[in-house]
Amino acid sequence: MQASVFGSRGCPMQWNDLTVVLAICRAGTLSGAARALNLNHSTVFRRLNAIEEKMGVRFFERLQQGYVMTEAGEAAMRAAERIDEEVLGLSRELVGKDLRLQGSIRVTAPEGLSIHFLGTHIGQFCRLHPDIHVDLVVTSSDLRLSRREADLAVRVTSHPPDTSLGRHICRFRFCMYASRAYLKKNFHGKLEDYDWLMPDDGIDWLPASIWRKELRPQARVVMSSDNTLVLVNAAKNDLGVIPLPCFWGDSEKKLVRVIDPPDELTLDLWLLTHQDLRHTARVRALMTFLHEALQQQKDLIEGVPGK
Amino acid sequence: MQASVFGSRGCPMQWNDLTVVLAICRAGTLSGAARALNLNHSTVFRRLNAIEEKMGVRFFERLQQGYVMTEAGEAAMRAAERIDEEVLGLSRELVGKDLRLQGSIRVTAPEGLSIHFLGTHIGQFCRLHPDIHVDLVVTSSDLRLSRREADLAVRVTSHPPDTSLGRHICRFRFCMYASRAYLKKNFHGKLEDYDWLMPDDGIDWLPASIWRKELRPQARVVMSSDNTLVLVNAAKNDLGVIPLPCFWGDSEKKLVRVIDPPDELTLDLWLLTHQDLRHTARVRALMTFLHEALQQQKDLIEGVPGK
DNA sequence: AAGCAGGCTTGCAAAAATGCAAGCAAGCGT
DNA sequence: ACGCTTGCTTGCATTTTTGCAAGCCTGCTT
Repeated sequence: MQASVFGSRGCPMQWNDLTVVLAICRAGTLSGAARALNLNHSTVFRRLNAIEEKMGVRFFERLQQGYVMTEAGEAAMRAAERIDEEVLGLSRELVGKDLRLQGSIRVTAPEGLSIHFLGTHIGQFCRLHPDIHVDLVVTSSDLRLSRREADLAVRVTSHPPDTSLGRHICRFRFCMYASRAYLKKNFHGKLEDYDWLMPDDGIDWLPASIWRKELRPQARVVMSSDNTLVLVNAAKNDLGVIPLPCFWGDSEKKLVRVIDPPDELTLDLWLLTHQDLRHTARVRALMTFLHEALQQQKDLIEGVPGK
Repeated sequence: MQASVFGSRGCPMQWNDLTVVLAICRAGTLSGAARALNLNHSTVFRRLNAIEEKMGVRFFERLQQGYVMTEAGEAAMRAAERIDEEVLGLSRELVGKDLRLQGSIRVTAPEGLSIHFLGTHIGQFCRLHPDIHVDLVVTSSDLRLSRREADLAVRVTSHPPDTSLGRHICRFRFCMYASRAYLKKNFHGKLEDYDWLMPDDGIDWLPASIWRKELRPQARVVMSSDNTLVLVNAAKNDLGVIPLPCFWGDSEKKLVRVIDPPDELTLDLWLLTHQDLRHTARVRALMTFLHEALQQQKDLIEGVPGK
């Protein structure tokens, strides 16, 4: 015999409610949370209000500066983050055991490598494996493999993260490039006396960014951009000197090296995945494919003369 | 620049999906899971298939004996149980800090106490606090306070769980009762020679259940039921001897004690809640109210003569 | 063998959730 | 002051989810 007196209002917490609360905690705005969740912001607005109504708890104060967590909101965020870790761990575990050559893979790579090599190679791979879908995210930021923001990363670094499983491809060299006409008209004894076409911080050339910061007080930067193609065209039009990876600069017929590639601007090219995904058939297959394809570009990427 | 090659199929795991998988793991059938989740079974059927399709993972084999977990299903269950604990902990934390005299409370109590006292007392409490909703679950099984199956429990026991916060009300005594006519016509020297009206295992008289099991080989049980009122009416109609709590037996005009209340059938009456809810205003208010109300019935519950 | 109970799968209607679009408010830049 | 951008709240149409009901299957009891 089960009786109810004056109805029953207590109902179990919906686990999905916590993803909404967590997204708002992280973003601080409804719109930001909506973008993170890939939902319409009116949906987030309604769901938050429904959640707070249902649970009789106020997770956020609505202030001028945005949605500010209450104490309850902070407690919910802590719990939700632990749950997030659990769910991600399970996700990796499930995908990590998948022996089928089907499903989706998310790949992250820098701009230059994506433009020159990866677009083509991934297209070829997908033609070989029609049941595999590859999402190529071109970005300079390091998407986290642990959070499954990416399943496979092409990285330019000398120190791959310990938690990753990596395959080294080759050395990765940078040099300074300019047009012959610019060099003929503007010969200087010192590098920092040239007109420099420098990437914004958003660009993923770590050594070039460091170099720019060290020379900034003396170097004359005539142009900055977050788009490397813009800078390359400026260099081709005799506007100055641009730092580029060798595979890119050496491929441009209108640009020549200003100096030999300096050793201190040399890094390494790696393929990385998460340890948990090392047995996932589709990740292994793509990793092997890309490793072979990129090694065939080894001389170009390493800036070996004659290429 | 964010690019997609051949579309994107990977989407984040819905946390609620895991509650469905967990419920099926625990129940072993779709119908059982549906009952646990308070959903229609066709909904569970469709959601499981949608989940498996979306994630490309098989959590269950469909066998004759029901839905049997795969390896992936077991991994999901382990993760889901850890998440369940997190969510329950958060739930208790949120409710535990609620200082308002509104919201819902779930109370669990045995049948006899519910019929004689709690229905009336809870009604009075709710009239005092119109914003509080009380759900009275009448059951002999020990609903778990930790799982928020109940927020407040009225328990007959000598050993309350250590994890609870308890308030002792009084002693709780049992005795044997029969009609005068039955005793006049059926006087025996030994208790086990009477005709016994015994509760099923489903009834919540722990000492009476123990006593029945110890005497079963010798005692003649002429009637069993999972409904105590049925047994009481049989006793009133001169059919035999029935073990009852004193407050119940002494309240029946047609029944008298067969013997004095034996000390070995004496337990204690407690009010219990979870440690985490000790500051919850509505739980504290109801606990105080019921404690006072039940203490006014102290002599009756303890079987003090004259009552 | 027939009937019953429990569990499942499927079609359709109803309910709930979501996206689209409009409007409002606040802050910033010209 | 005006225009633009960002973020919010709200109404309505559309989409998705859920419950109801029917039908099928299996195992158990009489």
